[in-house]
This record gives sequence, structure tokens and C-alpha cells, in this order.
Amino acid sequence: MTIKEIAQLAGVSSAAVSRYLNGGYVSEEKKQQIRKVIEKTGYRPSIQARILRTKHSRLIGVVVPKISSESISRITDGIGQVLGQRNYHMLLATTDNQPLKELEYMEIFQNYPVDGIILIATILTKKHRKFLKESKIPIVVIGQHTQDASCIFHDDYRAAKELASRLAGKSRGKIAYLAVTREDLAAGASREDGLNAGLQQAGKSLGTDCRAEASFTIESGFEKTCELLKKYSDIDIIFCATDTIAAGALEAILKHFPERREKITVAGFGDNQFLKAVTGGIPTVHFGYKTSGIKGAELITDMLEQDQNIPIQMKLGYELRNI
Amino acid sequence: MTIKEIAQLAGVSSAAVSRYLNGGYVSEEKKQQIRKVIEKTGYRPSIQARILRTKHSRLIGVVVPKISSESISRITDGIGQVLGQRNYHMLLATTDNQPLKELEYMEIFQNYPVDGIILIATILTKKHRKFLKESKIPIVVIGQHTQDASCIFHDDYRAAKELASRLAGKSRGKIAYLAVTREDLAAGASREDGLNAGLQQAGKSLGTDCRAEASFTIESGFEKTCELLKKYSDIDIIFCATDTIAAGALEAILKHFPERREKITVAGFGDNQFLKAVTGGIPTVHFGYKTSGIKGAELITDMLEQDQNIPIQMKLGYELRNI
DNA sequence: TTGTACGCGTTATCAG
DNA sequence: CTGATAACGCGTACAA
Repeated sequence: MTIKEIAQLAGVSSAAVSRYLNGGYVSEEKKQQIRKVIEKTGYRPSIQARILRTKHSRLIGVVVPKISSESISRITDGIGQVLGQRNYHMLLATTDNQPLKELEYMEIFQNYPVDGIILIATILTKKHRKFLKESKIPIVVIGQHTQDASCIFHDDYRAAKELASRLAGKSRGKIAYLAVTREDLAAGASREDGLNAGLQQAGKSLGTDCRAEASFTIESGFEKTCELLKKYSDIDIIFCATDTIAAGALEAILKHFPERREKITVAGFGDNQFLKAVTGGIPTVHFGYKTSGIKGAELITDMLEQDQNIPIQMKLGYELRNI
Repeated sequence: MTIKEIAQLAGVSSAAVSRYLNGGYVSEEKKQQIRKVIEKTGYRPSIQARILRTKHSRLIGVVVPKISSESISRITDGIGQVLGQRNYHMLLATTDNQPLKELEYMEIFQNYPVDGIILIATILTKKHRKFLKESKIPIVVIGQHTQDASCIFHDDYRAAKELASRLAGKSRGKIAYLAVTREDLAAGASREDGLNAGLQQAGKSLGTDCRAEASFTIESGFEKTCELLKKYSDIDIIFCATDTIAAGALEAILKHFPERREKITVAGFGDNQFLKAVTGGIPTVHFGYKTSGIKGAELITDMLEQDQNIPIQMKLGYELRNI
């Protein structure tokens, strides 16, 4: 079904049908004819061809590293909420934690096309930065700090510092840290640096050889914790770069070192609701993920509708929980 | 940047550039010229305009009720894996558990357009069924049984029946069930019916007034469990329609009825990894979610490439865990 | 108020 | 092997 066929069936020109669809001048009489035909045929205009003409789709592309993450779903919730209110739609793409795929999907989005892109970022490579700078459509980065685009991020450093300094006092043994790659500037480098600063402030430091690097999974937290606890019997705090890793740490303790359960504190980042429900809540950091989604969506729609092209950097606070 | 501009800069026709891009006949000499210009300008063809001509995008749209769900992310993992191998890309849309939004996004996908749609279904209304039947592009439904499209679903009934019959023997008190709406034929009706059949087989039945209807959230499981446990002091099994609800049930017990913790068995569906890690694993049903994603993606790409239009109904098995 | 004609960026056809 | 040119489905000046 094309607009031409509808026009023929209704005995009018395709322009009239187009105007009918988009609220232009059409006589009452022709409106009726057109409406009838459209109802009967179930005709839907091709968004596709329309975009080719109008250059905007009222679609926002959101690129995420994975979807099985509570923090990410909170962000997309926030985005979806604002976009819905402002009459946009959201399309998601997942990259399975592969930065190259982020670029792949951003290009697809750009050419497909969507009106704007929100990137929930992990590692920003040179290629990313080039893309951000050269993009023809607005991009907002969530979760990482960058000069190359508007961004919304969390105060990972200070959160980690405060968490560490407040928890470290309780420790009489070794303190361990399950990190994630420092290439991830937010969850990797900033949290780790903040942690070390916080420990120092409390007159402590990580135990020798008590740092391990995990990936963003439960299994990884499980394995690294087993190794650590096997090596040292006096670890009494395990900080984890994410609550997901913390879940793996808890599993390891539960399964292989149950006798040490009471002695070891496991702390994380993210305030995972699932974890809170079934454990009663471990010490963790609550970031305003939903808020960052809301702000991100507001930002990008503003850029779209007001041609605001001055990049904005926005840092969001945090709250310590269960501490 | 358009193909015409590239053609001009390279001193060839736009047709030659198009052939260069799509592997047609171009002399070695012109190839070089074109490549140079494309590299220098960073030109990317508009997928958009290409689709207008070719009618296919090598894009598959996947509609999901929410993304903060482990089962759903396992399905999309499976889909993404196959699609990647077969040189397709995946676009996701979330509907926030609102069936109307499912239709909205399926229409967007259809007109946008994508080559095929995978719907991870919850409630199939009449409008859904009409849409499925009339769709011009292939649709695969995952998670629900339907005659109106190819579908892949799980054996919820028998899984629930076996789970119930094997667990019921241990009970000496009241048995409770936290259901979800029966409008959801799979997670709602089938599991509940299977559960009742399983209990009956074991010579038991649900306690009077011991069925409550929850939504698919932790909070909801928490509230309903509080109410149940307040009313009856001899409940010793709580079956939950999903592991997420089960997490809420565990939270309620932990927080408000810790003294009854040892006496109450909480069982669920879905084999949630997070839950398994931190609790050691509650009795639950493992469905082949990733498999259903894989099969779904294979199905739809086959339909696309072989014009197989005979609908296929595929039922997948299950495994009981931690029982 | 209406219809004609053109353009959006590609690919496919066809004559060279 | 190459280059004009028509077509894809729509929106919109412009002329009527």
C-alpha cells in the first residue's frame, strides 16, 4: 500500500492524502473519502520514506553494553519515561560489552537514521572520541566523563572514597578489592582510585596481592574470591567494583568458606535490588541511575528542539546504603 | 555526504560507486579512486535510502516487555548470537509490560522498516493476533503459544506440575502460591494449572485463601508474602510464579518473619543466577531461554531467506534445579 | 482548497 | 566494464 494507491482509490491526488495525514488543507468531503479508504485498506504510511524527506524520525537510539543489568535498566527506564512524554520513541542496541560493536550500532543508528543517540558508555576509545566529535546528530554519553560530547556521569571517585573510609575502620585483617579494568574510567579507574584514597584516609591500605581484576559477572566475582580467600585467611573486607561481582563474592563465601561468613564484609556499588532483597542489603553505593536516564533524555531532546549545541557536562551525586 | 558527491570527487558515476560498495563490476583503477575519496571523506551510505530501494535492511526488531529481567536477557543473548553469525543486526524495543506498546513498536518496526520481528510475548490480545496474522513481514513469537504465527515456548504446565508434585510431599502445613495474571497464558495460567495438577497428584492442594496475585516485581512478591504470612502461621511452602517474585518472598521472610525462615520453602521459576548465587539456590525451574532465543533467530532468518511460510510451533523442555 | 512536479539517497536496468 | 536514468514512497513548493 502506497500513498498513490490510496489516492487513486479515493479519487484524489497523493498530495491530498499526504495533507490529510499531516493536517493540511483538505475539504470535509475528501476527508471522508480518504478516511474510508484508509480504514478499509489498513494503510500505514512508510515512516521510512517519510524520514528520507523530512530528515527526522522522532526516534532516539540508545546503545547499551548489555541488558542483563539492573543499573542499565534503571537508566533506560528514565530515558523511556521522558521520551514517552515528549513524543519520541526509543530503540535499543546491545553490544555485549564490546566497544567495537558500540561504534557499529552508532553508525547504524546514524544512517538508519535516528534523531539522536544516547550512549551508555564503558570504554571510550580513540575511535569513539572521533565519532563523538564528528557526529552529525546529537549524542549524549551516560556513565562516563568526556569532553567530546554532552555527558552525564556519577561521582564514582568520591563515592568509593567515602565508602572505603567509613568501612575501613572496622577492619582488623586484610582488605581486598575486586576491580574491573581501568580502561573503564568510571567503574574501573575512578572507583579504584577513590577506594585507595579512602583507605589511606582511614590509615589503611589494600592487603598485598589483594587486588584482583574481575569482569562484570557473578562467575568472575566467584572465582576471584575463591582465589583470594584460599590465599589469605585474614581477609575481612572485600570491596567489589559492582554489586554483581559482590554477588559472586557472596556465593564463594557461602559455598566454600561458610565458616568465615560472619567475619567478612562484602561491599559493592550499584544498590542492586535483588541483592538487597535476599541478603538484607550489603554496604553499597546508590547512584541516581534513573535520574541520569531522565537527564540524558531531557538533554538530547532539548538539543534536538532548540539547537542547543553547547556541550554540557553533568556530574550526579550518590548515597551510601546499608552502612 | 551522498553517493553523488563521492562520485563527483572520484570522477566517476554514482552507479560505479554503488557497484564498488556492493561488489559489482568496477575496474581496478576506478576502485582506487573511489576508495581514496571514501576514506578521506568518511562517507557512509544511507542505509535508509538503500532500504527504500532494496526493501530489506538486514535488521531484526525484537520487542520485549522489559529489560531488567534475566530470562529476557538470556533470550536476547541467544538471538544476538545467531543474528551476528548470519550477518543481521538486532534492534530492541521495550514496552514496560504494556501490551499496547508492543503493538506500537511492532508497527514502528514494520514501517521503519526491519526485515522481521521477534516478539517476546506476555499477553496476546485480539489486536495482537490480528497484527500477527496480517503482518507483511515474518514474526516469531517467543514465550507464548499461538496459532497466529511461528512460536517457541516453554512447557510451563508440565514444569509446574513436576515441581509441585515433588515438593508437596515435604509439606505438613499450608501451601501458598504467588501467581501472576492468568491473562499471561504461559507464566500465569499454565504454571498455575500445572501447579494445581501437581499438588493434586501428590494428594495435596493449595491452602484456602493462600493464592495471591503478584506483578512481576520483587516489591510485589514482598508485599503479598507479608500478607500471607501474617494471616497464616502454618504456611510451609510458597510457590512463586517467577524467581523475581520469589526474591521478594525471601525478603519478606528475612525481614519480618526471620524465626520462620527454616520452616518455609520458597520455590520459583526461571533459575535466576543472582538468586542462586546469594541463596545457594532455591527450588526452581530452568527453562532453555537462551535456546529459545537461538531457535527464534534461526527460525526468522530461515523464513526470510527461504520464504518458508509454514508456521512452526516449537515447545521446549525444562529442568528442575535445587530440589 | 487542490493537483503537478520535484527531490530525498540509493540501487537496478539498460544501452553503450 | 561504464554511465544515464528510472524507480522506491513520501512531503511540499508552486501554480492553478
